[in-house]
Amino acid sequence: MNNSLENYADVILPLPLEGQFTYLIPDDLNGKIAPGMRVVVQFGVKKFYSAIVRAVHSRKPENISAKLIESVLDDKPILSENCFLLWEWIASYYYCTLGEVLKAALPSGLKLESETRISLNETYIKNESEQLKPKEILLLEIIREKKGISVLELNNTVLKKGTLPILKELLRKGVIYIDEELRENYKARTETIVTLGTAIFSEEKLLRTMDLLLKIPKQREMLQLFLQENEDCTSLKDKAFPKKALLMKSGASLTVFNGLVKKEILSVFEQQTDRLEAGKEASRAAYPLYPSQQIAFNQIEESFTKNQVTLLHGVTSSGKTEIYIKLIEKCIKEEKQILYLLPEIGLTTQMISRLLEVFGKQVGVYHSRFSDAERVEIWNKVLHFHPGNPDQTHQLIIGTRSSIFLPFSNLGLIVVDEEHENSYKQYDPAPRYHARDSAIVLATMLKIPVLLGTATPAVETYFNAKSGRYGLVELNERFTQIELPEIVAVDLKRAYQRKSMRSYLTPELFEEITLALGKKEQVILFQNRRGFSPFIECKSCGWIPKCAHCDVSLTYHKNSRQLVCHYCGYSIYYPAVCGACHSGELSNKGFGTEKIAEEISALFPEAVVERLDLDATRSKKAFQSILQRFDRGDTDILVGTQMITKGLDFEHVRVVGILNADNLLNFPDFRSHERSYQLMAQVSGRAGRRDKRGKVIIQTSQPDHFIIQKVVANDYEGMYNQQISERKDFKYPPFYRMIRITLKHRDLSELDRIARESAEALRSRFGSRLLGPEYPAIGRIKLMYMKQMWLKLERDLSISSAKRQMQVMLASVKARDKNKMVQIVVDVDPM
DNA sequence: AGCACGCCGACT
DNA sequence: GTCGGCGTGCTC
Repeated sequence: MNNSLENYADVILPLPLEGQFTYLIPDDLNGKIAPGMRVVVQFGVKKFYSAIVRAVHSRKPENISAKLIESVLDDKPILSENCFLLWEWIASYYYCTLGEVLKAALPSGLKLESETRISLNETYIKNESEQLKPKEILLLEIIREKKGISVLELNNTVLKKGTLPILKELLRKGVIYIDEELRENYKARTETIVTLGTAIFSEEKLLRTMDLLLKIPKQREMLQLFLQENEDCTSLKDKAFPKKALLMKSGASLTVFNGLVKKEILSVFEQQTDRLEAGKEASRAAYPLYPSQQIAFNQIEESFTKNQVTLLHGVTSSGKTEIYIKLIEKCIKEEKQILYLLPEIGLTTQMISRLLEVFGKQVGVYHSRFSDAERVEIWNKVLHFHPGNPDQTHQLIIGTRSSIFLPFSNLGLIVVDEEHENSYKQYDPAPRYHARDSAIVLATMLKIPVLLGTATPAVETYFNAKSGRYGLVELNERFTQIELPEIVAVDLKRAYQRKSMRSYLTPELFEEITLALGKKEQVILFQNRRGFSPFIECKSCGWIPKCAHCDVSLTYHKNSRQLVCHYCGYSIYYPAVCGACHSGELSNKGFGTEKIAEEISALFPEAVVERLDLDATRSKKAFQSILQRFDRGDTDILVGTQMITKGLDFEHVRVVGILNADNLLNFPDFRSHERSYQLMAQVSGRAGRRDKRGKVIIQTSQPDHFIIQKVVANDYEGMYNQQISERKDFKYPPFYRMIRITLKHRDLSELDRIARESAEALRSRFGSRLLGPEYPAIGRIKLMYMKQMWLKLERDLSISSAKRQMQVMLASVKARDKNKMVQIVVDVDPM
């Protein structure tokens, strides 16, 4: 063994902690550890993590004694230096720790953590060539006995050290699998379900427990909520509720919940959700390009030689996908990898199936909804890809934003489809990164081209294209000569004054729907609100039920007879009488998709009406089947939220109705007009495919509004020119960079004080570049009051030094004794 | 982020 | 007295 002097390793831990930690490499691992490998380390008294080695060196850390590395999990790095460069860029640009980037970057199968739960794979088939070693069998027996045991527990019970490498072997052989609690904002494979503890399966014991909890009000409250959620379930034993929802609804902390579990009043188990399959043979060749497509293709190729980034601005139905396919085909021939980014995979299955048709097994789909095993498999395929490799599967990766972190070794092209979509920006857990912008940074590091494609570019992107920073290719022709739909704005106010409204439909829209139904053609109705009505109000005293944890009114969901908070999930039953004056009658105000679907059914009793929104598509299957029924023509009218805009192509849609454009336009945000345009233009793009010209009716009380006019005229340029001059006048992106600082606190007056304090500090350095602090439109969410500030920094200002100063100031505010309880969230380039 | 440590109020 | 609730500080 080569005995290297480099016996220290700096590692990145999957934690939101600043900096790296140095561990001592034990003699038997000397020379076997390199940057990019995973090692198991102990951190703190009892926690074990798999960390990523960033560097190996011989510098003894000062003032601290380094712990020993427990073991190595890889014999080759699973990350390249390029990956680290991207991680470091994201951490510094988006103001977060490397550990947070690590968590976003690695699929959970590669993140063995000590709280990770291990389960036996019941479907494992014994393989003669792969005999299990005695230690592996020993471990397996324990796992078989204690289902869902955690890595930490395993570590402490039996073999002490050396458990993790054995687990890793068992994992590789497929004998066990990892059951990680879901940390993503998306539905993952498993869900934690809460039931009553076995000790209180009788009514009498339950009552006694309630009495015991009298002194612990928060725990009692949570138990009551749990019981209330299960009212219609008669057997105590069968009462069950998802843990996440319980925590959200109660607004209480995990500590409260854990208290109940510890006392065995509640117990938890993991429930499997759904799975998906992929990887069929290719079934068709790429279609030849139409002349207009061929011209665009040539222009793109030309642009790639001169520009890092190229924007393909093509109207809906201009055949962008076939151009992508040709570009991808070329890259595949050159034996390079391709990354194809999509905003939301669940919502664009049609796009995936088109790429699967042409590229078959060369496609890998990478998405947080797919199983661990599959994601790890794609990770490894991407890692081990090299030219001449006989295994050509997964050369083309289709993925959502997190696929920018895959360890590409020979990437040749990145396509960002629907680049204007704001779901490319991650918001909830840090890193708050933008996948499009990060992909451009990655491409710059790798010196490869990026193609951005959309019918409605983001203003920032179009500005970059117009000013020559990006190449620009325009495709203005719909490829089968389908006419663009006729778009009409209809005055809602006038229709109301004339009392000519039929439910929520103006006479114009009503007539179009009647005509379409007569010809067995389909209708899409768009409304930006789900639920039945956005709020209810007492007719005599004006009382409006509000969420107990957030500063919003509760939305009425008729289906469940409940009033629901769309921010935290809190819900109550529809009150019988007014909660304030106890006499008034309650009336439903406003309308959401649920109410529209109901009223439309009444207006057109012969039509089949379906709803496509978050409530109707709780399960993945529901989403698919609603779309299938609409595609087959079983459904006549589809009522939906934004969901219906996402790249769905339907053949027979004759009419698209936007029921109320005002909700979109009146949003208090500098991007709201741009977003409204994009949304309405995208919804309109659903109308009229093939041989029929579609019709789009926009109902609004401001038919002369500039944005409405631009949508009607299908004038993206006009919208852009007006927006860009506004952005310039009011110092918004792309002329200025924005950083949003959100302060959160349980106590309102404390929040105000701290906000004042930090604004003062920041203003001393940034002057008028700092805006706020102000209360956001919704001043309180999940019991936390919020206040926001914005930094607007000139493009040419050194952003890194500005950010460093901001960081120092915020840290010193938080460091003050009285300010410990404030949460500070920094969002760079907020959406 | 977790988790130990330490402080405080309510009980056998 | 001490048990469990919750605020502070440290983790290579």
